[in-house]
Amino acid sequence: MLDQSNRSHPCGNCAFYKDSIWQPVSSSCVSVLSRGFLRRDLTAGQPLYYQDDDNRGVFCVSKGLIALRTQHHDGTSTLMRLAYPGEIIGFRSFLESRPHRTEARALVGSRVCTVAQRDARHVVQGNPSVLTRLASRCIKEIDRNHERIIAAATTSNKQRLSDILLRLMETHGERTGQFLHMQLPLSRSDLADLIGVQTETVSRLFTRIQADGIFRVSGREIQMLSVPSNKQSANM
Amino acid sequence: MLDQSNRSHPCGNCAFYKDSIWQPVSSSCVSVLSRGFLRRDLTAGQPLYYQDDDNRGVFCVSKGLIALRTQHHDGTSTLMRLAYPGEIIGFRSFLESRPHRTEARALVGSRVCTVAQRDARHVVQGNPSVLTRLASRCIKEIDRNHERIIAAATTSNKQRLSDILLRLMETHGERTGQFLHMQLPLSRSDLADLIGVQTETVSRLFTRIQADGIFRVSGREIQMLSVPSNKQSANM
DNA sequence: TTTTGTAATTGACGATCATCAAAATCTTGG
DNA sequence: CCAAGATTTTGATGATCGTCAATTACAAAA
Repeated sequence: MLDQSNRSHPCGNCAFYKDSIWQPVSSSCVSVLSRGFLRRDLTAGQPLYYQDDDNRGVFCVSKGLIALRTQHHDGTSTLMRLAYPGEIIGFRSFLESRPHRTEARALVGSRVCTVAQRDARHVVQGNPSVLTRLASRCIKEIDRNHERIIAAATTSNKQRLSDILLRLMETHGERTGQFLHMQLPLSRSDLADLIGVQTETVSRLFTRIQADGIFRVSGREIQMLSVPSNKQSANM
Repeated sequence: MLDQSNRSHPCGNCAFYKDSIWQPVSSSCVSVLSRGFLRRDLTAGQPLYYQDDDNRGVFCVSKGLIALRTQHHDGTSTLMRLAYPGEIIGFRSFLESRPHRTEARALVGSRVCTVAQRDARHVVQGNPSVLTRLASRCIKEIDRNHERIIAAATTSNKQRLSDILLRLMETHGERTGQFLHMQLPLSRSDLADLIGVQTETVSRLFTRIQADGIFRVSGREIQMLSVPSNKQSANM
């Protein structure tokens, strides 16, 4: 079997060993997976694949943060998804054998794992359970999108921006006394694309969020009053 | 094999015969499918299943229009999806073996087809290709959601409402001279849930849409100037 | 360090939307 | 038919957002 221990796996926190889409597979396929296994480290800003690219691999985010973005005909673009460690990306392209519909780009130093496309297909052929787990990941993606649609329809832009900051703090924040702080991995423009407003509006939302006293914003440096095990979000 | 001819199939336009998730299956499974096959006719307003229900079947919309709605804790709800003929619903519940997360309700007289859950599972077990096609439907759902997210971020509420009317006219409109007309199958409240605004705003949007001269709105009676093979949408 | 280009903020103003209230319209049961 | 309830529309007002323009802050290169 593939290495199941956390420490010794070359990939770290990754769907190739934990909550894996590949495990368990028939033993005859383990060598195929091992042979096709690829690891890639990305620096902040580096692309993993571009829109309309044809490398139909399933990637798993091992570390860092990957942004999935679609460009529109009019030159604008929408940030469709932030992929956190443990999540897989590129499965649409793999399952449908079509070019990527989004561009994937690391927002911070990141690591992704993948299996060569030919080997991945071979394993899926012989292991229907892998397909079941891939479908399960699709459902997760549907759930994420549903939450986003509901949030867009029911909560204010200010609240949604706060929620994004909160989520990022959970994964990227560093504690200093009673504060959490981080370098915001997203530009104002990225945030605007994410919640569906203009960049100027994001600036003004930051001003208003700051006025509530929980966040302190200065450029990309964000501080948050850390009140563990307590709801941060209130009436916004 | 299952009946592949359009006319004689009990289900009409339906994923059980055309672009089917079940076809082709091994011949041994055909009798299972035939045995478990169910058809159900719904009157306007009639529910197919409720949120948190546990009937984990995959339904295919054969005729009509089904609304999928999730209720929130605060009593509000969001219309997550309009399911048109040929589309399948309930696959999330089926694939994940979990209760439905949305309520399904017919908006007009409708027909749905399904296969008894036990029989469906049996067929999926023995036919990985069915699972592949189910995954493909998941991807379609993801694509629909992505389009909705993009539309919410890039186009105006007025434009989105117009697009919804246009789509409904395509499937429910009846031609009279150079006009298409229909009974709008959605309430103002439904439309508001769909585009993420208040019902009063929908009323005012109708006023503004009407002013553009393409639509005529009177309660639920909608008329549209039919200009075939021409883009209706302009700068909104 | 200075320069230079990009990112972010601020200001002003018009457009759009939410909210609350009231009126009008439609629907349904008697 | 009428009456009662639900749906839809309209009005008024404050909040929020988009847009255009100008300014400030930041970062990379000379």
